[in-house]
Amino acid sequence: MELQSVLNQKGLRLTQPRRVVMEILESTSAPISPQFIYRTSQERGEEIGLVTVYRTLDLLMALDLVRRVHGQGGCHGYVSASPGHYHHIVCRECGKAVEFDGAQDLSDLLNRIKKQTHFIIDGHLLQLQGICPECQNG
Amino acid sequence: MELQSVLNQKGLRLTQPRRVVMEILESTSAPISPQFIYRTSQERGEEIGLVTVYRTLDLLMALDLVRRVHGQGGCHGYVSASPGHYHHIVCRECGKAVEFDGAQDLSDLLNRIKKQTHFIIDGHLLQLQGICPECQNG
DNA sequence: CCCTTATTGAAAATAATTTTCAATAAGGAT
DNA sequence: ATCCTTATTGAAAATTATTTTCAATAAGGG
Repeated sequence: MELQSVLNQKGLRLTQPRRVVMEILESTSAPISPQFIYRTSQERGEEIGLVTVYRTLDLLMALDLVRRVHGQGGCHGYVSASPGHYHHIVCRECGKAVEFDGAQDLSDLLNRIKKQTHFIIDGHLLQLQGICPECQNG
Repeated sequence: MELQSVLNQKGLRLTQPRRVVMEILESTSAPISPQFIYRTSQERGEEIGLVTVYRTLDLLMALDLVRRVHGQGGCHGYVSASPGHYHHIVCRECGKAVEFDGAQDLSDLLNRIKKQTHFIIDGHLLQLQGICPECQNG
């Protein structure tokens, strides 16, 4: 399993709570909160301590298996993510988040900003909002 | 004054606390927290209630005079913003945030994602991270 | 200068997140 | 399969962030 090997490579253990958090994230297409993960684990009869949810999210983020997503007004939620894919488009109706790849299209912009500001640019946060195909027929 | 007229147009009042919050935001080039604004107001001898700081930030955001910025790990801070400019590049050394305009450069990307995902895209969040010119000589 | 009403701020309620530490469980070694 | 080491968990408490409530205050038009 994906998670198993990533953890082992770092001398970390694949535990029940870590498995459950990852499963819940993967079975949910919208960004979700620690609270939501906690409640879902209860409903599934595999209750995890809320503290552990926080810790596990931190870990999964560090491993690049999960990413934080920012809402328009209220702040972040978490989604599982393919390594290397850094962007999401989020539906403002149902909340579903879909990954997309944006690196190439950004290079013109990045070069321009580099020239204009003389910053060294070493990271970016790009996120789109809109309405997904399903919610358009409603 | 800028703030004065924007407020009056909506039947809102220019109060001492609102002036102070705006001044603090404008005198700080990095994104700052409500707490920071609160403490700074104390230091300046123009103390504002923390609750009022929160309310004023909400208001200034609604008026598009202030914008929320997301850090890499820890979450948001607030910066004053020119109306219509929607992006910032943030220095990861000193925290300074500089505005830039990115709308045109994004249109290719947006069109591509539109075709790929069939989302209607009606908003985006773009933020760059890097090192500012000053911090490069250090 | 008065009056109306938007706005403030103190206190308390609520929610979010982090810290601490003893008990537990993963998984390599035997 | 069982033992042993040590990473990991979870309960409780501490800390921090944010929102709500409501009486007192102050902006600014009349």
